Amino acid sequence: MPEAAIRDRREMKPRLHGELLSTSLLAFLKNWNAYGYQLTQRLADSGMPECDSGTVYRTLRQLEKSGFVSSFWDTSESGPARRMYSLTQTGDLFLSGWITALQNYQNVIQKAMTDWDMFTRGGVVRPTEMEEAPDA
Amino acid sequence: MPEAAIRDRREMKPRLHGELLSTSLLAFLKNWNAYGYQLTQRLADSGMPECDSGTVYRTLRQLEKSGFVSSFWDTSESGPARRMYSLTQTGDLFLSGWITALQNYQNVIQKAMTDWDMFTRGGVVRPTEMEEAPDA
DNA sequence: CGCCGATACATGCAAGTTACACATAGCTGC
DNA sequence: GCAGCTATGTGTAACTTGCATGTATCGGCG
Repeated sequence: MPEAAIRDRREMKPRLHGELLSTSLLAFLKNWNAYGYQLTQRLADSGMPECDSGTVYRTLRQLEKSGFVSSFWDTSESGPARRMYSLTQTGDLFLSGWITALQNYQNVIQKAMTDWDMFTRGGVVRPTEMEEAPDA
Repeated sequence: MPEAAIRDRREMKPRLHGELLSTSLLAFLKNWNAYGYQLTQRLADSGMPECDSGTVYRTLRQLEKSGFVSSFWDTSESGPARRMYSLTQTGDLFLSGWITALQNYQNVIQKAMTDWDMFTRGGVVRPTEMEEAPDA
């Protein structure tokens, strides 16, 4: 079953997707106007999970459709034309929302991993105690 | 164009997807054995971005296929049978990897938003200075 | 008993997303 | 001309997801 093997490999390795990728791009554009090729390399250099450049271009177009970034063709430099992107106000708002959500996300994860209880019951019960006494 | 409107709404609101969802589930299972219905509610109660229960069930089956969790039918309690999940060693490892990746992710995002440069050049340049002097 | 609602898991489908390969084009050096 | 880098984009098959719906178990209630 070569199919399963492929999926396993994908699951095995963190990759940069969807909203995580969108947020990255918006963050890079926060104080900086840039074009796709640049952003792709930036991502790669940041130690971020890998990401296909085609996906970056498509994501940028999407973000533009959603109104989070705007772009224009830059022909001022030599070489192929570049599509320069910049963050819009809407994009800035969206970015803030996601940063907050991610911070909350990390809190929950951390809490779940250290002291998972206490938001279902009132008291504090250690995981080890739980395993000794499943339902006392 | 009703199509675009739908996408816009989806993009507007953070939702819990893919690897973010997987990581959440694994984290909840770190010190705790649980079944799908339980995990779904836990997610909802945590202030996490919304998430469909069908997606949770499917994700859990996926995680099992990948070897990150294992499950068995629990018929000890009254009511419909429950599929009890627990974290495997492989899953624990994968979880650690993703936690690290997410921490790195946040660092990069934060850095990008405050002082984005200095990993392309050597010096420190403020974004404002950049806009004044594009390529001095 | 029949019926309802809550619990618990699962799937069908249409819409959307992604990795990989490939296509296009401008410019530089030779 | 042509090889190689820069820069953007697309075709396609595989995959994921939200929503609606389906199945089944159990407890309560008249």
